[in-house]
Amino acid sequence: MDLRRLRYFVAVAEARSVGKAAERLRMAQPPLSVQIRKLEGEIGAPLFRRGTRGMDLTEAGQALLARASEALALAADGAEAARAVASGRRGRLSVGYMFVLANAVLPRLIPELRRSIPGVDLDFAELSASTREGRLLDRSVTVALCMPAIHHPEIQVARVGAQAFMLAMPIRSPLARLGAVPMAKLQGRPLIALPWPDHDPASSAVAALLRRHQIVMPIASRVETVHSAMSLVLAGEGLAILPACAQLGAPRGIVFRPLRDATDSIDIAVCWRRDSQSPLIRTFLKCAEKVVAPL
Amino acid sequence: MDLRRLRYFVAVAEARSVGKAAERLRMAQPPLSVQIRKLEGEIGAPLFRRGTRGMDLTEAGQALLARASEALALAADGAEAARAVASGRRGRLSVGYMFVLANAVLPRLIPELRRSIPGVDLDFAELSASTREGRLLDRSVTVALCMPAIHHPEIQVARVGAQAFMLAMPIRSPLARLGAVPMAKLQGRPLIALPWPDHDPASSAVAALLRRHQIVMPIASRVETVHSAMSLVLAGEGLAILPACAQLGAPRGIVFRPLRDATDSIDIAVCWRRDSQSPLIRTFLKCAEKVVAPL
DNA sequence: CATTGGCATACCGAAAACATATGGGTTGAC
DNA sequence: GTCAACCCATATGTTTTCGGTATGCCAATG
Repeated sequence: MDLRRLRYFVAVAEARSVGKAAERLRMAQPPLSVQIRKLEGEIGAPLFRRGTRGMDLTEAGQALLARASEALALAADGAEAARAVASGRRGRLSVGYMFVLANAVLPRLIPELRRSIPGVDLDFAELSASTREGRLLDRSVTVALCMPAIHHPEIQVARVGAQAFMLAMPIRSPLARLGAVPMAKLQGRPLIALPWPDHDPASSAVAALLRRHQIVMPIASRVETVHSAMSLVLAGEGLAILPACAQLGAPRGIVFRPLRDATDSIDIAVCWRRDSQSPLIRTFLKCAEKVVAPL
Repeated sequence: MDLRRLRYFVAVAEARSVGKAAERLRMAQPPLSVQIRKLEGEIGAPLFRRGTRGMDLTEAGQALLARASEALALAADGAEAARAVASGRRGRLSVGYMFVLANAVLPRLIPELRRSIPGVDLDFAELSASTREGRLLDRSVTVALCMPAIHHPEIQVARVGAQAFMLAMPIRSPLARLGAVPMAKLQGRPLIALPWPDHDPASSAVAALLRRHQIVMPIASRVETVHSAMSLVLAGEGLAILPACAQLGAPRGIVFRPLRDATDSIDIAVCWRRDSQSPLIRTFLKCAEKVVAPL
């Protein structure tokens, strides 16, 4: 059962004539006649009544015609759908994001994405520091909006922006009265640290920042997320040095202050599998750059 | 876009491996690999990710897979449907019938047909003496249940039964008191004749019957249908010689009596286009024979 | 470093399809 | 009634495509 035969069959059925159909198919009449007879042989029954004025579908032919044209349309549609997905006009894009960025980025990123790739279904998944690599590698997310960037040989990274470090403290803290906190004021105060491993730029950036100013802050706790850090800060366990965007998700009672003399920042990055050839990644990257730049 | 390629594609997608799929398709691995690449060339995008452990669908491939398997199923279903129609397991049968036979035959014929060919849609159309040939020739009915049979070179006829002629008269007629009416009693009485042409066996049968008994009945009226004949008989315009089955549709006030010494009858026939190759005709004929025989 | 497993490529023989030429049957015109 | 026109079917040669065998390439594995 060949699709070409079905195409020929439909053409002959519509033209009600082998000759006319052959003309429309840009081929000679005899081979078309042969193909029709082969199809009839395959089916095991005549599909046309041959008259002196052309061909006319039998009942069996009518039964076949309906499904044959549907099958043709489906095949064409399948090819078109595959092309559309390959070109990025349609498809699905799984976006992973770290929760620190959710409040600052998603409200502007999502409308931008919907405008850029209206035919694409989007779905979003929150990533944690410990799962984000795995989710990219097993392709359960296609792109990840990360802070800080992922370092992995299989994963490609594009920096789309950065956030300055700020000091998070309880509103009742004496430091909160200052417009900007001098680094020297941090000396000896307990620090709520994030669990990012030492080779990771975020943790090393905070560590380097302190080291550069010759500040020592004892680590009061190590927590999993920026939100936990803020909870402990609110509880008076210590201070935290966090990216500025964390302010947007901060609970009441926490205030952020810039660190005077500290221009250090942490990158916002888009990450994806190096071997992923989805054209949506480039579009996503453009959107992310556009949306993150003003921050 | 060839259906074979789609079949191969689906096989590879399901087996997630060219080698396994080739085995299942009873062919060698290299040509299958070539076909897949040709399909990818046709689509213009890779459909599989080639890993060291086999093949894995890309998004584009997934988009194609859904429609490709549907298209395959539709094509197979189309072929099957055509075969089913050709073999008479499914399809449509348009049955024409003349109204004289409706009361006597249809109530038993229709259930019999539905039992014999449950997958076939039936539709029924009443035929008149003047349209029945045309309806068969233009295929708007496939078979016709006729009385009398049709004579036409393109139309094939199978006799399935016969009905004796009876005399139809008003219940108040003096003849109605007889159990059977001797032919001699008809001499000179007015006859309500049907318009069947002279070469037609029905009319000629009545004419021959009268001629054989040397009876002359002046023609009071010529009417189109058996029912009209009975109306005129009821109105006292004359007598009618009608097939026995017409009794079932006779209005109150009409009685039928057998004609003594007259064994003449008129055929009940199934008629169809000689070139119609529908297998349903044979089944229909069997049903009609079975149902008409006891009459 | 060799071996294994899996896909891709090269080449050849076989099968299928297409084009040209032609036959046969029916319709319609003169 | 004959002839021309029309349309589908058949026959034959050429070209395209497909499938099989042999082999190469690459990565993972031990």
